[in-house]
Amino acid sequence: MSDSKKERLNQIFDATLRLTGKVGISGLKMSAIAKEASIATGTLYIYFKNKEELLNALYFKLQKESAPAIINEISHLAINIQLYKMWKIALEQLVDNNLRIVFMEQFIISPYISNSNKKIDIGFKNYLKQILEQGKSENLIKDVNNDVLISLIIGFVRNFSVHIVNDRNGYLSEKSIDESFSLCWNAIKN
Amino acid sequence: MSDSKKERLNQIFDATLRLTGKVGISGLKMSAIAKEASIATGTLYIYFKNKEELLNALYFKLQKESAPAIINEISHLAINIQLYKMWKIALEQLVDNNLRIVFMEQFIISPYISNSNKKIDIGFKNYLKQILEQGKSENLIKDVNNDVLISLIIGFVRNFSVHIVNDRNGYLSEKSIDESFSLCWNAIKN
DNA sequence: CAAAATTATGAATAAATATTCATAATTCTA
DNA sequence: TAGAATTATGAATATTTATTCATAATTTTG
Repeated sequence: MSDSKKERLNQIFDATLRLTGKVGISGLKMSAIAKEASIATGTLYIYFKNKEELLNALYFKLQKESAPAIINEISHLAINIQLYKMWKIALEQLVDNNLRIVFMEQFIISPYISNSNKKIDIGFKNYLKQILEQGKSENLIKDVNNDVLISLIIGFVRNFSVHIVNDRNGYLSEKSIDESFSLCWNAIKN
Repeated sequence: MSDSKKERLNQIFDATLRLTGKVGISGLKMSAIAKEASIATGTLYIYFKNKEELLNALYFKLQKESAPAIINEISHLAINIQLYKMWKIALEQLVDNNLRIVFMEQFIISPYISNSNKKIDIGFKNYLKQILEQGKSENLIKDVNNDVLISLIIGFVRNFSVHIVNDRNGYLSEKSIDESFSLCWNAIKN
């Protein structure tokens, strides 16, 4: 794909994300997306067959990009350090990509989602489960049902990221990261 | 309001919630709501001026009903008991009313929401804050920023309820309630 | 540089969906 | 129980929004 085409696609995708943040998926109009992207409505149809394809392409791209990148490089570290690094990265990503999360959560139960996009991302959870198992075997982590531990970790980090975005204007301090992780670690450590 | 009218309204609201669970707010069509409620499309317009009013009325009702009812009766109990009771009730309500949560979350950033409905429910958070403050003053709760504690509690309970609904078919055992609360309490207690 | 190919435009058209309304059924009232 | 009032119906109409397409601008090719 040419660079100019990539750029144009990003322009469209960014506009769609911004709009979703304002009016949700139910408020997305092709004309509004075009306007937000500063192009003509017809131009959208050069890049996508229709609205459904546009939204699915965006969702597919976001899902691809949301895979945790660092995982391999940290697996030799102590469990609590691994978890801290993950916590930090997850929190930063969630804060930075708030609009992406909003879009994905709404898209999943919209009428636009295609079957091929329905297989929900389970990768991150699986990875967490793996770390938790290791931690349990080393007696570092409470012997509690993984589902409960995972709910605490993911629920907390997500909710905290929303709080940072909405009530702290997106500003995430090191102190906040450390304070929240410390609470999380205290909850699950043995 | 007559009983038959109330009943009809509930019929419409229930249908709307069920549909939202299937196709999201973006997929809500007046004709589909009517069909789901087993009435004619035109009948909807006897009860509501238009779609926007219908959705706002539903949101308003849900928000009113989501206020925690037990609050007054437990304020004399020990902090951890108060929190346990709240945890249990919140979890049960979230599991039972999963569709309501989905609707409310989507509605908040839809183009339908009216200004008067925009003042988001902050009641529950305020109540939690109050308990936490009391707990801190009694040295029972960690001296950590309230926002962080609240994120943990609310994020955890919400995420866990979603897990129960999606992966455990909505079955919430006493054991799950106790296990999850125990984790939560361990995280925040001093 | 000229012709061909690609990309862009936005008004015109098609399609989807909200809303109305003439008519019918049902429920009140006296 | 007859007539008035209310509630229900769904096809017809209005409105909104997606999509197309004739035309123009831009970029590529040779």
